[in-house]
Amino acid sequence: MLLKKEIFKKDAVELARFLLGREIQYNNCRGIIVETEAYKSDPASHAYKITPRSRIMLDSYGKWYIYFVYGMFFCLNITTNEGEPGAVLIRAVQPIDGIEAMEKRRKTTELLNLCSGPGKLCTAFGITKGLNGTDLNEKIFLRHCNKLGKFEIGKSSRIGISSGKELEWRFFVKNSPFVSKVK
DNA sequence: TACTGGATTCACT
DNA sequence: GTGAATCCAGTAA
Repeated sequence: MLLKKEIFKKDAVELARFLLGREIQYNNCRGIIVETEAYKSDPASHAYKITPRSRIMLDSYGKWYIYFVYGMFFCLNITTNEGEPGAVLIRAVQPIDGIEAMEKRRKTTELLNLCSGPGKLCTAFGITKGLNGTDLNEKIFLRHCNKLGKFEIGKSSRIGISSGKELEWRFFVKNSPFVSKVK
């Protein structure tokens, strides 16, 4: 069952937890989300200072926000809103379908290394900036899924914190070998 | 118009 | 553990 756009009219941190274990699909590739990171209006976030690029977070919820970093990688976020602009970064995915295509794009056959990072999963799925601003379930789909069964949620401090506070806004599926290797 | 640095990854030591 | 690869949004002038 597809996730409804209305669900994203909520707090980014709550949604980051909620998205774990859901299925993501683009073209013929599918995977289960195993790691997410919440971004709200704090100094480390694009939502802190709204610019033409990040305006989508202010104006919408349930839209894909995709941007380019370090000259070579894309990051996939979904916008959230409960009065305050925010987004959830999809950091890692467990591949289930379209693995051959992912291997080709990622130039590796190591299953654990296909989607275990924000840049990696965009490369594996073939997601680029062209999809920025598209609606949920327009091209990239999110579904309810129970393939993981019951799982424990781990949390840790967000990477790239600049507010000084240790915000525990990074969530992952405990014991999953598919999460990113970043500390 | 010109500079700066990043929500990363990979190859190398 | 360190540094290179590489583009473009944001900022300052």
